[in-house]
Amino acid sequence: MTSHVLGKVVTSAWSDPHPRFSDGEQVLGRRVEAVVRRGKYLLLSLDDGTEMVVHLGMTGVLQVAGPEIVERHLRGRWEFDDGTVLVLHDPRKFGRVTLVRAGEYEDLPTLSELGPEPLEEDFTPEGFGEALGKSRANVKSKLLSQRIVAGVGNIYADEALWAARIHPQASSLGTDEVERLHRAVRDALESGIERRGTTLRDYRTADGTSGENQHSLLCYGRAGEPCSRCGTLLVSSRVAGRGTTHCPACQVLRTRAGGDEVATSEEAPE
DNA sequence: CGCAGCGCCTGAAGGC
DNA sequence: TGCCTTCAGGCGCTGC
Repeated sequence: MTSHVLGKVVTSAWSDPHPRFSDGEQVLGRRVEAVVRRGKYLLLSLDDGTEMVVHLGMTGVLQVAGPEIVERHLRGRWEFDDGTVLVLHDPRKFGRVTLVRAGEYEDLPTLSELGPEPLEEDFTPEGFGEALGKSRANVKSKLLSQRIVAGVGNIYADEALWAARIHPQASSLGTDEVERLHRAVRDALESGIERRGTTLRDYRTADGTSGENQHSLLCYGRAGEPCSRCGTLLVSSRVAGRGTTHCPACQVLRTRAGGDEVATSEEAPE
């Protein structure tokens, strides 16, 4: 992506009038000076001191267009001075394009409070444990918040918690658990990147390639199947408003002295 | 102030 | 067969 747009001038800009995307047409005439990813946000620095922030939501696809543009679900289209065309498709409109002054993210609270990049060196077990300890919310909510570590969504949260053998509703973790989860978050994201993403449903446009990580998931989406570590059937529930899968034998909710966690059957019905 | 829960949005899948 | 309901989820927002 970067090499396709870096240093180029936008000679044509169109965006869906929906407020989540309408900022996209304001970048006409601007030159792209840098392209950076932070968590799930893509930041394009422009030569007038603004920044175009792109989030793909669940179903967004940003790609360099081939000879024909698919109009269905088109949310943004940018043409550059060398003829390159960048398009944004997003069937569900969960994505977002926001134009801000460079580095000023008050309109994007999650971006402004984003945690460290999980694969960078400043994501340490010590810092992770400290950040987790600041709140008594359940650990899955904290992973999904983006504020403790960036870039973890529902799939990777379930995978990491399973790998670390931590119950998604645990609210306080021991040092050993923090270290396992730190490792597991890194491993889950590395695995996903290595396999070029997780493609669960076919929302891609005709020339979009799909990822392969869906074949490597050991927990997410496998409710009712045996745990590959212990053979117990994986269980489905809702945590933090999200579909959640965990192993009731490997990922046990411990009762703590304060009584703020209950180990009884919190597993979902059905 | 922190956090749980809701709404956005569309297509796929399941039920009757 | 076809209509209707449910589910999927990232994140901004609301309200407790």
